[in-house]
Parts: sequence; structure tokens; C-alpha cells
Amino acid sequence: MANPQELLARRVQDGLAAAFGEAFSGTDPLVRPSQHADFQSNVALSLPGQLHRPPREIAAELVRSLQITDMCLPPEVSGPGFINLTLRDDWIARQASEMLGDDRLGTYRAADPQTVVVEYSSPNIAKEMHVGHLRTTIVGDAIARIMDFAGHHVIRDNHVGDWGTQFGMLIEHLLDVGEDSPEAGTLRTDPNRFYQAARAAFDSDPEFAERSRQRVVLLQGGDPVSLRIWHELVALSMDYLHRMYSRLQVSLTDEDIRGESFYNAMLPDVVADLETAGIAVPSEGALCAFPPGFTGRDGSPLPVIIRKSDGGYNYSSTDLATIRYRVDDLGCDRAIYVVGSAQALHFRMVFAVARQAGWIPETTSFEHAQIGNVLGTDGKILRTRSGDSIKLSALLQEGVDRARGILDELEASAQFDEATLASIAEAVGIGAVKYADLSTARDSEYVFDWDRMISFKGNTGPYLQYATARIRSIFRRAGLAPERATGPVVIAEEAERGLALKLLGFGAAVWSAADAAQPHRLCVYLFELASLFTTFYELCPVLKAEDEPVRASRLALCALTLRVLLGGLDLLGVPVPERM
RNA sequence: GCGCCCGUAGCUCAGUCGGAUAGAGCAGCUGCCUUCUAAGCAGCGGGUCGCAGGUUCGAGUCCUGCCGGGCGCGCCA
Repeated sequence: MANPQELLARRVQDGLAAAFGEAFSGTDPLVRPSQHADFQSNVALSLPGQLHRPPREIAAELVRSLQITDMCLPPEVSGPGFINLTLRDDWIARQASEMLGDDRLGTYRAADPQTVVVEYSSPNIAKEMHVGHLRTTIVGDAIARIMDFAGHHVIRDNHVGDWGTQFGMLIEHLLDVGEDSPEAGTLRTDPNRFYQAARAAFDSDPEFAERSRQRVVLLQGGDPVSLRIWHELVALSMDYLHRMYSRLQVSLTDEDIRGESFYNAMLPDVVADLETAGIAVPSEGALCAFPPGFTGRDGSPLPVIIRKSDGGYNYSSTDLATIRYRVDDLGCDRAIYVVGSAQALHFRMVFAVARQAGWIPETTSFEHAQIGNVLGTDGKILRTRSGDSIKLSALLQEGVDRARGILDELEASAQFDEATLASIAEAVGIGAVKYADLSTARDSEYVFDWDRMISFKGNTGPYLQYATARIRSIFRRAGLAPERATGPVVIAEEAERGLALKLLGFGAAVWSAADAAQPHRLCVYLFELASLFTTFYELCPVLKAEDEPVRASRLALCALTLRVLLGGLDLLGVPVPERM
């Protein structure tokens, strides 16, 4: 089973070949959703140049060649040459009935599965995550889940920052204050505070900054004391990350962590190979590559610094090693970097150097899936009043607290016990935050607004959750498990038709989101589905339907809608409460 | 200065390979709870798609210029 748009496209393509010859069998039939019918084909308007005939005439002839009566009402030529395609109600009903028996809900798996590396989250170790990490974590996790479901071999890759200059800084500061000092204790209780203290010393004290840089070189060279402290710092951060990922219900595990330190041993070879190839050359004491086409402030070539003048490596060295590892050892066909858009230039240059070195095969795609900044309602990058970035833990708690506050205001909350209320608030609060991050195009900035995201109206997590809760309520009252609703689907009402047709588009929505690495496309689809369901819900009584076949059909539509909504929200990583 | 991204309703955002009269939600106004969860639904008003050219049968979408905003541009990541 495929989605209607695709099936129609094939029929129109066959019609093209039948009407105008085999030469046109490869022509894109330009089938698109339509406001004037279910779908329309615009292909006749694109052919006058080749056929030397007016578009309406082409459309009329194409219509005569279409073998489509099993799917559609007779196609109509309209306007300058559009062909309007309206699906038959019985065809829609039959497809929906088939979907009921399909575990994958009409979605097919990739015919040619790829190995896809999804790099995401990637927080700096020893520092609390903030709202920016939240978005790359959530969007990246959704991309990984969607790719997985689409049938690709997904390798999640949490490229944590556990090896850079900041570690020299942290280790030096820890040695300065003493490993058993009260201040060292803040590493457990308030890691940001410790980080900021180290940072302040780094910025204000040149002697400390120099020691820190030397410490990085020591660490990267395998110095035992440095390594011991580093391991301790990393372990503390792991505990923190586990707590965050668990609460966020993000699918990353320890096995997905391949931090910068993982590539340390490869760095000398990477650099040496670039040097041998003549791609990396000395410049101002450092070792740099100058990929063609990149110029800086004064028009001079822009460097990728591969080794710093103090002998230390940096994130460019690591990223280059990472590319080679992903191609050679992981065998990846596609690498998706879910990272903030500020790093766009960095990735373009690093990819260019790797291509120059011949490390990335032609057919392998390295993409930067850019994540836009999260802004406050004032339009500026989200920060607390004191100017700090907002801690993730506090942000999530606020979401849950707000959800709980709304629940408490509703009389309906009286029917739930305390534990249930708490779990509903957790799912609604976390779900609202996650959905808000997912529902706008990932590469654009978006305004973080509590009141909007936690609203139960509009394209929000709670609205979709609510739709599932209403469906479950119907089945609870019916005393029937959703899996027992087997149809068949019959279509009489407009609301039934609209809902059923939308259900058939699930696979297309998943594929669209996967191909573009754009989870928000799936959000748009799910919101449209939930909206059509609530219309159906208002207009078409299910349990009190006029007769048994109608009731069975409507129960089947409810069951399908529930499965698609739950499946879709699961692909997004948005939790769903049973009741709310 | 150069490069990348963006500019769509009062606000927040969709808009697929260029297709008919540019769509949602919020906010505003009008209706709807003896009926499966009203955390909802139905309806109304609201637009020179930043501006100006160009390509095209057809441009929010592609090209050029300008205006406005964001980000980046040598040893942080």
C-alpha cells in the first residue's frame, strides 16, 4: 500500500506514455494536493513546448488515456489545463480498511537502506545543558527515530565536548582550589558555578590561561594526573546527562557517546596525512588548511586550524578525524550534524577539507542540519534576567509545574489521584516543550513562549495528546480494545471522508520528514490529522451511531487515528498520557 | 567589508520540483455543553508575501539590485 498521491502519480505517468508515447513515461506527472479536488496534475501546462499544442487540449487527451476509474471519479480539466482528481469514497474506505491490518500503517521501509549517522545533543561535559542544547537534542532524537522507522540503519552519535580547552581550564582550577575543597564540591551540586569560576580565571588571568592551555597539551599527551581528574569530571557529567535524558525521554544511551576524546589517538595521523598531502601548511605558527573558496575579513584565504601553535589540537582536528572514522569505520552513507546554525561556516570548511583530502566518497552525504537559536518573547536569545543562559533542569520543571497548574484549575482533575495527576503533568509539560521545539522548521529561530506551547489549542503537544485521550475514552466507554476495532470502514459523511483520506497520508509525511531531516513536517501532518479528527468527533457520534456498520466503521477510524497519532508522536519522542 | 540565513495577517508560524482565489493557530467578534473529555467545535473579519526590476503561459517560491534583521569571519567549541 502506498500513499494516494504516489499512486495517482503513477497512473498519470502511465497515461502520459499511453497518450504521447514512451518518451513521456519518465515525465514528472506533477500531481499535487489541490484546493479544487483531492489532487491535481499540472503536467499539461508544462508540455506545450514539447507537444506544440495548447495545454487544455493536452489535458483533455491525457484524461482520455487515464486508466483510473477504480480510484477516482471522472477527472475534470479545469482552468488553463489543470486535471482535477477526486478519489472515490469506496476506494478511500477500502484503503483505510487495509491500513487497519497493517502494522506499519501504510508506511514502507526504505528499499535501499542507508547507514545514517545522526550527530546530536553533543553538550559540553562539565557544564549544565541549556535551552540551546535542548533543541538540538530533541530535534536530533526525532530525526534519529524517524530515520530508524523509515528503515535506515541509524547510528546515534553524541559527540560530547569532553576534550577541549575548557578541560585544561577546569583541571587547573580544580587543582588551584584543591580537590577536597568546598568549591570542588560544587562540581556535584552546581556545575555551572564551578565552570564559570574557572572561566572567569581564564579570561582575567593570563598566567592561568597559559597554564590551562599547557594542561590541555598534557592531557592530550596522556599525562596520568590530568587523565585521572578528567575521568572524574566526565563521570560526574555522565550522571547529570543520564538524569536529563531520562526526564526528556531521549533515546540516547552511553553507547551512543563518542566524544571528542574518542578521536584523540587518531589526531596525529589525521594531521600528518593532511600535511603529507600538502593540504595543511604552517601559518603563523599553527598548522592550517585553506580550502578554496573561503575568504576572511580582508579577502585573504580563511584557515581551518588543524593544530594550534601551542601544539594542541582543536575541534577542527577532531571533526576531521570524526569524518574519516564515520566513513572508514562506520561505513556511513549519510551523516547528519544536528548542530546550531552558528557553526555553519565551520562545517562547510571542514567538509571541504575532507573532500579535498578524498576522505568522503562522492555518493556519501555530509549535511549540517542547522538548528536556529531559541529566542525569548523579546526576540533576543533566551536568557535569565541576570543574563545567564537558562538551565535545562529548571526549564523542564517549569513546564511540568505549569501543566500541573492548568490541571489544578480544571474541575476534571478531581477524577484523578495524586500519582496520576503528577504523571499527566509530567507528560504534558515535557511534551509541550518538546513539541514546541519540533513544530517549527528547525533551521529558523523560534520564540520560546510558555503560554503558547502549553496551550491546548493550535499546533501544540497538548492538543495532540488531548485528541488521543478522547479516542481512548471512547474505547473505554465501549469496553473495547482499539485493536479489536476491525471495521470495515465505510464512508458517508464528509468528516469521515476527510479523516480517512488524511490517515492514508501518514507514510508520505514520514518520508517527507526523513528525506529532508525535517521533523516539523510530521508535526504539521499530525496537527492536521488531529484537527480533522476533532471535526469528525463533533459531527459523527461513534458509540451512538445510527446502526452497527456505521458504528464499526467509526470505531475503526478512531482506532486508526489513535494508532497514527501515537505512532507519530512516538517518532517525535513526545510522551502521551493515557488520560488527561 | 565579505559570506551564509531570514523578512508571509496585529502576534507566532506553515507554504513540497514554480501552478488556480497565499493557509493554520493565537488574539478580536458571533454562535454551540440534557449527547463519546467544551483542555473542544462551527463561523466572521483580518494580506501590495520587505521594496524594485527580471525570467516564465504562470513567481511567496527562481535570478539581480536595494532596504531591514540575525549569525559567522585565526588558534573557544
